[in-house]
Amino acid sequence: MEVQVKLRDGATRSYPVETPISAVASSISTSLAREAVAAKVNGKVVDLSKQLDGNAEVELLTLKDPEGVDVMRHTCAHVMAQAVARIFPGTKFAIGPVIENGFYYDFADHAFSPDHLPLIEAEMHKIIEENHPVIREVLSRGDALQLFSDRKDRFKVEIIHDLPEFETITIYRQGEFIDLCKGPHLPSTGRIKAFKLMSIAGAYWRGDSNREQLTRIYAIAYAKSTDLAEHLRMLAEAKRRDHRRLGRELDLFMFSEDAPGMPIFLQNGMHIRNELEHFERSLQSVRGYDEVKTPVILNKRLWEESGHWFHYRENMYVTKVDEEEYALKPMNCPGHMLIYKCRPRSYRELPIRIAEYGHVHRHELSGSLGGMMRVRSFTQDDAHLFCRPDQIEDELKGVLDLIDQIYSVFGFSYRIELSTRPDDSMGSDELWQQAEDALKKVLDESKVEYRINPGDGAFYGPKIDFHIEDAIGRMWQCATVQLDFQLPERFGLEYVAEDNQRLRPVVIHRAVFGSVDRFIGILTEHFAGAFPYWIAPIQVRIASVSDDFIPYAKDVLSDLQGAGFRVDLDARSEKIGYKIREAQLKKIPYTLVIGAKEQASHMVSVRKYGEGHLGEMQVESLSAMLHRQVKNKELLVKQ
RNA sequence: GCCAGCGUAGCUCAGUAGGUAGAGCAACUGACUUGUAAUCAGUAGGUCGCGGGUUCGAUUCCUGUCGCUGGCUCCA
Repeated sequence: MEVQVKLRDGATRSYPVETPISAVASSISTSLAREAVAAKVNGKVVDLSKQLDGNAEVELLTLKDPEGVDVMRHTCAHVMAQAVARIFPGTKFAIGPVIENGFYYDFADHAFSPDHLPLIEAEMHKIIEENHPVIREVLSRGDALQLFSDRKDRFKVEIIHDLPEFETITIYRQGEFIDLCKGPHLPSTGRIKAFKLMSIAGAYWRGDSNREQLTRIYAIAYAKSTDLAEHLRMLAEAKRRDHRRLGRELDLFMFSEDAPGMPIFLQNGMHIRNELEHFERSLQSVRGYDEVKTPVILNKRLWEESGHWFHYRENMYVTKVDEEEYALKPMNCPGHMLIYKCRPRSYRELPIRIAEYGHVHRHELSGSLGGMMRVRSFTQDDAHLFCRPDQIEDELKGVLDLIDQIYSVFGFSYRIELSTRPDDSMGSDELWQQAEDALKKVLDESKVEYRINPGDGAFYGPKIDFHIEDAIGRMWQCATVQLDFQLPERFGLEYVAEDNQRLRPVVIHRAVFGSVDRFIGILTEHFAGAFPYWIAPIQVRIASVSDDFIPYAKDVLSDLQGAGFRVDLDARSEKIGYKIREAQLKKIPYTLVIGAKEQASHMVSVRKYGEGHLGEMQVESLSAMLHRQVKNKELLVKQ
């Protein structure tokens, strides 16, 4: 019997039934036979040993295909497990899936240390050298259970027990090593190219903190060693840009053991922060926002009313004041509800847009803290828009527009995600549906692309998240827009309509930077500390060539300070080269050199960060140029 | 919170097989008066994260604690 096989180029060939895919590859070309690592049959990735059992579309995969690389990564995970089994007999195996850029494997019953990684890596190279064929075998459930219980592989046994009743159970064998696995895999271990074991970490069995803790080894793996080298280069670049390092070197912010997870802003960081807030304020005021300030500590009653006490309690700092329980606010919403409710509202005043740079505290797990990216205390650029149902769309559009306006200034492109109802949520199905539909409609109408993230919404409503992409391609979730029908309900918010009816407004929560602190961390890494002129903590450094020119340098200093710039003067008795080097290391956008020539001609010699010497300029024309840069929020060329 | 690693001068790091520590840079002082990424010399700076234990003696070994870093959502 013959089966018809449709290939990637559209051609159809026929083969005897039970022909292995590897033979299909050989029949096409010898190079394909040599390079194929797996195949896609009717859209499903399978082993090359898989036999044709009917007409099919077959696409052969090599290490040039992303799916092919993933197959290699998966086999590499098995090789790592095999190496571990050889070096540390008795180690038990949990799971070893492919992840972005590589794979991991979770182990138990052996204490690993980072020193073991080179040993394991060396053994892996040996296994690859030995080039064991990777053989798939189908087992009955009974045989599989027998096999793995004999080996006391408790995790594998649990996995088999949990497999659906009619699932085909397969094991893969390479040399002396066997692993329960659905595959597919490379034809042999010798086909593995570049890999590197990266780190060792704890991980819970099945991600559940109530279950056994395993040791996980992370690795990266690529089809080409140059790709692997590129990945390592990216990691080094990320390290170079690390905001924790730059924050210290540039005196932006600091952390103290006495305030874990709570950033302390230094003078330089504060300049950036003030500029960001000032910029956002100016855009918001044009759009009819007003600013408010609400207390950091509020009575427990309020949190019960808002629902936080039941849905967010474990993240809240609680304290007692005069025998009453209070909590530090983890969010600003309830305070803003109080403001809305402070007097009767007319339909005429809606929408009411109130914004706050609200300092919130959230008790995050101590182990999850990290720099500015994950903290316990931060300031949100929060706002709540109270509107009539018929105003929702316009308000949402305004918010999307504002976000776009702000992000584009930093050169960020972004991706949008719509998150829908989570399991732990409150409110009726109808309200949720209505809210999700409204968000979808606005997104569809504004013709932006977005992805749906099922079940990832807030407990009080669906949300739109914005993920910005930084200069080295990493994504950061920042802005969020959330539609909320619950809080108005819980707080009994009302407005008086035209016909004197009491109606319920809708609340839109939104933040653009998200956490201002974290956004500054992201900006620091995005610009590698070389901030655009308008937010640079020190914008201009004046460097005098020798003591004789200090008086003129001081004149220039006060001129530029008078023009509203952040300028300082380096008048130390140092050589000009030394002063320049220091200004460059501090990534100050402009350095002005002042010596005899400049004093005589009443000019300044201008050097720009990343570009070098620009020539001499009059202070007035320099000042005009700098004003223009502030106005246009120009980016520096080099970071 | 849990697992692993780490914690020595402001920063980057060395060191002690247990005998209370050192370099470079930064800081300070002096000399030099300097032309676009490091002038020279000198001075000062550390309860070796914190507490307890072992020891004649602990920064070093043990233990507890605090903090930092990487992970704990990618399901054979």
